[in-house]
Amino acid sequence: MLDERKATILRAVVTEYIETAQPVGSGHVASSDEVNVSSATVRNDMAALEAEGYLAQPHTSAGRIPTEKGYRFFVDQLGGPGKLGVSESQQVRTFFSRTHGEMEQMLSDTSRLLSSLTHYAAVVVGPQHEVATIKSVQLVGLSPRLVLAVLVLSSGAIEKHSIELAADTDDLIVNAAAVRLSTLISGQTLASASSIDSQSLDLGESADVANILRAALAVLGGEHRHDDQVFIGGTSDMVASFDAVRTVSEILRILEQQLVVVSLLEDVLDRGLSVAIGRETGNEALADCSIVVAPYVVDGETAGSIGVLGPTRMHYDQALSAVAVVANRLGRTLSEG
Amino acid sequence: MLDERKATILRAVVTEYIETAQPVGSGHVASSDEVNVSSATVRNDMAALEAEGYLAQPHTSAGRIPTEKGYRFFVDQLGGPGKLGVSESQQVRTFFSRTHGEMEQMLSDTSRLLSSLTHYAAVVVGPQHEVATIKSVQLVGLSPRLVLAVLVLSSGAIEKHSIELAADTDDLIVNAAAVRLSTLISGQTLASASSIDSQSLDLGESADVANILRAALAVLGGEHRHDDQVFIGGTSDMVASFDAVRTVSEILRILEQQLVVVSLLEDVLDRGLSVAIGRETGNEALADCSIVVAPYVVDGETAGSIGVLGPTRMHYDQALSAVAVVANRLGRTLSEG
DNA sequence: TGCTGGCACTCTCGGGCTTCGACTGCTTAA
DNA sequence: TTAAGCAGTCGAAGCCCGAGAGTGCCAGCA
Repeated sequence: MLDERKATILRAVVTEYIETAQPVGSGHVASSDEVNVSSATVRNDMAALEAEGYLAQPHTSAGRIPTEKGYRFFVDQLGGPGKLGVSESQQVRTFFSRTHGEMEQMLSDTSRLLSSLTHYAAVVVGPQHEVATIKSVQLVGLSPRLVLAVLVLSSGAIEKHSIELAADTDDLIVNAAAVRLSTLISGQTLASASSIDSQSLDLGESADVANILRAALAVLGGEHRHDDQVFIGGTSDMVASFDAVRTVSEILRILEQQLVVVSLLEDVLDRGLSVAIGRETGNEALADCSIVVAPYVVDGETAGSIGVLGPTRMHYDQALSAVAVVANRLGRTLSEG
Repeated sequence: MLDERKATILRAVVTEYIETAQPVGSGHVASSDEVNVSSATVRNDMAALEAEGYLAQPHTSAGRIPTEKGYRFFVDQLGGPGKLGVSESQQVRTFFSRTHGEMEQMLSDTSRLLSSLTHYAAVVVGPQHEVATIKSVQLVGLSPRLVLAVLVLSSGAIEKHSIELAADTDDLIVNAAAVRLSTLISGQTLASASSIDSQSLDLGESADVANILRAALAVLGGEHRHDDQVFIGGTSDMVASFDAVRTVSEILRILEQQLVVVSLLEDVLDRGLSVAIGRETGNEALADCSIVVAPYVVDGETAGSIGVLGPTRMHYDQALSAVAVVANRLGRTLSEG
């Protein structure tokens, strides 16, 4: 759709603008190494690119800046292979060779790694618990009417739910319920555990035990969607890419709402994209932002996603490769466990 | 040290500057209700206040702005009682009447509450685990060489530590170790549990069990300082108080380092302060910020602290009362559990 | 002695003006 | 189709100037 020279000019404009944040004029483009025509020719082509919606002019007699369509074409058609620099890939390697242990810590550190690689805000969404099976379940009485249910999942994640009882309950009863619950749901997934029909288990139980079991199963059925783990790092880096405090404040407001962030990422992935540019993010407050996302795969299953959030004038190639590499390594590291 | 009129003038300057962020001139002060002298007199006093270090002039023929010393005097000597508005205290009441359940969720919500009350960033540091006793301990084998130790504390908090074993270990061994560990440390505090001499328990154990126990105790002794829970909310609100993106970025960088934030708060409390102004925070990057802190008390013991971080031109009275009220209510709510 | 009014002075801020320079679009010629 | 030239446009930067806000100081008055 775009002849080769126009594409080259578009690429030159986009890369230059990403670098400098200044509108790019025809002279700059003409003096670039990749373009061997005069500035007048460039002007003609840039006018055409503007007419077709790839570029825009802040005002007459200023250079051009890319539109969302321009960035989109750049990302889809012009994006280089985008390899990580040596020091960056070294950083990734040493990170993943050293990391181990607690998952939360690892995911949190991963968000730091990703933001330090890209200098944008990094979002790491922890694995869904849906595929993990229940390794162990325990009920601990904290006070006569308060019981804490602690589940250990095969992924190493822990869920805890507090259960408030209607009547004071003895520890012995709680323990009996714990044993029964353990045989009921160990080895199952959270989803199948919570779908157990609590009516069917009254037989043979004392009323107290049955009450606890019902309460525990009910609480499992609750929104386990809700406790998605999200780790966000590098907001301070990202902020430096903007110049209006107002914008920054709005973006931070989005990032504070973890649910919104998660659905933002998933929304992008659901649309089959790995990059959402400006309004493509689906959020008006992020009109000046782009998102680069990738899912990561643990044991053959898509487990979660990671992404970076930066300005529309983002170093897309670097961000894309950083996200891809980190997603890959993260998935492999988590699979080993 | 400051006569009454000077104090009144200082108060007028500080309140006006907090409100408008503009240097305050003698005319403004003289026309205020609280001051009944002419602007010339005010000028003389303001010059004196400047000589004594309470005020500063951005440039000749501009009004005065408070120095840190000025804010300090204002906070120490001139601070009004600072009651919460009706809608704010209503908000606090309904929040604490509705809140219950998971501690993490509650603390996180508390940070949101506090930031929405003050429009500054709110920091909530979760209870130290030092006083809590161990309610239950469990070892779960995730893979042949990886065991997860899950502790439930009397506070309802959960600690997990992964333990990597040198050799493949059977679940039976793990369970035996779990039973042994449970009798060893249940009812103790984390501190006393981790100080158990692992040498003394070899007798009577199989070598495998002893190995696991040693590893588990070692891991408990690790930095349980490290997993302080910190919840930070309302950064987007706070950001709006500043006008340079550069400053914002530096402040965010501080807030991203949770350990720094915790020690910042504790440092202020250790110095016996409830407010740290500008450089008093001990952090150069926070030269334009102030911190208001209060500890909260659970079951008669100081458990943790909450605070807000805002610009030096902060509404100190509102912030102080909001922090005090929320700390109080939070302590009471946690004590009930 | 302390307060006040008056006065001269200083310095920032904003508007208006001009210049400069970086662009563009168009026209024309090869 | 490309290049070169040229006129035109518009923002940015510099400058001047007046307005306004605010100060410091002095002299007089209670």
